[in-house]
Amino acid sequence: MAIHNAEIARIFSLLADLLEIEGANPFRVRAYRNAARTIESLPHNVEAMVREGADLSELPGIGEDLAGKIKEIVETGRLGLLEEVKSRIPGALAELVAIPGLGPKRVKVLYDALGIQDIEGLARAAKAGKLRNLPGFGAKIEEKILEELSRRATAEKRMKLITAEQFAEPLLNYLREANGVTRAIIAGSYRRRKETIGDIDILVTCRDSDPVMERFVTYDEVEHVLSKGKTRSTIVLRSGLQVDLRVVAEESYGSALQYFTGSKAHNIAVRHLAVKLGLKLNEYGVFRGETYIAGRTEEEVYRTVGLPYIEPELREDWGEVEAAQQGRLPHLVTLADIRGDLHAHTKATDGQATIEEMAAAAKAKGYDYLAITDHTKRVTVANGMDAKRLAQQLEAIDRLNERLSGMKILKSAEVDILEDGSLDLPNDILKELDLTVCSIHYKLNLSREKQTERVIRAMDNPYFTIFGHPSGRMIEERAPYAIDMERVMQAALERGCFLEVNAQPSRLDLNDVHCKMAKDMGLKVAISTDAHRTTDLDFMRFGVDQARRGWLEPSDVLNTKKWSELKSLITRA
DNA sequence: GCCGTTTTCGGCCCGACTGTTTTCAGTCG
Repeated sequence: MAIHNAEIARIFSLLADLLEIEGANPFRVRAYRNAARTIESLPHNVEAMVREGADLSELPGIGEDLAGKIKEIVETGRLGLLEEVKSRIPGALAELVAIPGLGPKRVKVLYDALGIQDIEGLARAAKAGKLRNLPGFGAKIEEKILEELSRRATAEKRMKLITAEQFAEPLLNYLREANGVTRAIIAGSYRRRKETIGDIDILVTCRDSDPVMERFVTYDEVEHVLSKGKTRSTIVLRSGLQVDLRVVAEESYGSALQYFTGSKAHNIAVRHLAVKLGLKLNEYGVFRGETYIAGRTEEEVYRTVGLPYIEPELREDWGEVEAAQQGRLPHLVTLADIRGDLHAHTKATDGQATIEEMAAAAKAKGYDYLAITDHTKRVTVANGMDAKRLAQQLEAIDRLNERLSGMKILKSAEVDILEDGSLDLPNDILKELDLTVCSIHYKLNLSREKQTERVIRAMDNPYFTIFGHPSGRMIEERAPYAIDMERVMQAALERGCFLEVNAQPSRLDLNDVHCKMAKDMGLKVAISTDAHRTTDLDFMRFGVDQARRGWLEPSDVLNTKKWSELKSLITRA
C-alpha cells in the first residue's frame, strides 16, 4: 500500500488536535504540528526514504520518536498512538476546534458535559440553547457558533489570490484616504503570494488609530464587525472574506510588517534567533531588555537578528532561515526577467484573439518571443487542429514573422498526450515546430503508475519539449491527477524535456513545492500564461509569484533566456 | 516531542481582543 506524504501529515495533524483537546503538553502538540508541516512540504516521498533506510531524524523537527512513528505509518498504514487516543475521545472532535471561538478547552467541555462529538451534535445543542450555561461559555459564544454554522452551509473555502486582489486592493485604497495614515500595505499570505488566501491582513501606520479604525469598520462592503480595538480590528466582508487591520506607529512599521507577513512558522524561527542573541522580537520592534533597538524597516529587523533580508515568498520555514544564515538565499526570478511566453491560444482553437493580436500584445509587453500553442485534434471541444490545419497556421506564422520586427512568433502547439503515451499528431508535422507543449486533457483518473508511465512514454518522443500544466489540478475545484512527479521530473531531466509552471490563477501548476523539487533536481521550467485572450498575458505575474515561492532564480526558468539561447537549450540531442 | 558553540534537562514566540469573569482564561493570529 502506498502512503503519501500528505497522509502522514494528516495523521500527525489530527493527532495534534486530539492531544490538544485532551490537554497534553502544548509543546508536544506543537512537535506533532511541526512534523506534519515538515512532511507535507517535503520534496521527497517519505515512504521511499523509509524503504531506502534514510535517517528521518535528520529532518528538522523530527527526532527518534517521530522517526519511529513515521516508519510505523509507512509499514502498517496506521499509527498505534492515534488509535489509542481515538479510543478515549472521538476523532471528529478535531473538526470542532476549527470553528472560530472554539478551541481545545471549550471543545473538551462540550464533550465532557454534553457528549458532543461532531458538528451535527454541536448544531443540535446550540439550537437548543444548551451551550450558554456551560462553564466558559455564554450567550454570545452560543450565538457566534450558530452564525458560523449557518455561514458554513453556504460559504466558500479559501479564496484564489486573484479573487482576493479584487476585494483587497479597493479596500486598501479606501484606507489610505483615512486621516493621518502614512503607510498602508497588505501583509499575510497575500504578500507571500500564496495561491489561495484565507483572510486579508492590512497594516497601517499613523499617529492616531481612531479615524482609520472608524473608517475601516464602516466600509460599505462590511457584513459584520468581529472586533474593534485601538491596534487591531477584524471585519467580515459580504464576500465572506475576513479582513484584519493592524495599526502601529512609524518606528514599528518594519517589525509589524515582518510579524504580520508571517508565516507563523517563519516568525517562530526568526524569533528563536532573536532569543539566542538575548533579544526580544515582537510586532513593535526588536528589544534588548526594555530598550527598542530596531524595527523601522524589515531589513533592519532581519539585520538585527543576524540575517539578510528574506523575500516574503520564501517565508515558509522551508529552510530559508538556514539558507540566509549561510548566505545562500536564492536571487528570485522577477517579472522583469521574463522575455517571452511559451503557451498561448488563438481563435484557431479556443482562444479569442488572432495571431496578429496576440503578437501585438506580446510585443507591447516587451517580449522577444511568443509561442502560439493551439490545441490539437483530440481536444475536439476546443476545435483542436489536425496536421493540415496546423500546417496552414505555420505558414501564416512564417508570413507574420517576416513583417514583425523586434520579436518572433514561435511555431508550436499544445499537443495532447493520449492514454497510451503517444502524441495526437504525427512526428512529420511536429518536427516543423520550434517547440511543443504536451498536455493531458483526458483520462485524468488513471492509476498513479499508469499516468506516470503515460507521460514518460510521451517524453520518449523526440518532439516532446514542455509538459504543460503537469498536475492537472484546478485550485479549489479539481484535485491533481495521481502522478509520481519526482519520476516524471527525473525522466524529463534524462530526456532533455521541461515542465511548465502554468500561470493561470486557477491552475498555478506546478505548485510551489513542485517548483522547489524541480530546482533541487536541476530541472528548468517554463513559466507560461496559457493565454486565451490578449489580456491573459498579464497572468505571467502569478506564475512568477509561484516560481518565487518555489525558490526559482532566473537561471531556473527557460523563458528568461533570449531566443537563441532558449533554442539551443530545448533542442534535444 | 524536539533540541543544544551556555544546556542531555529545562526550556520551547508573543501580544490583542472578547467574553466571562471579578483579575483572567481562552482564542486567535
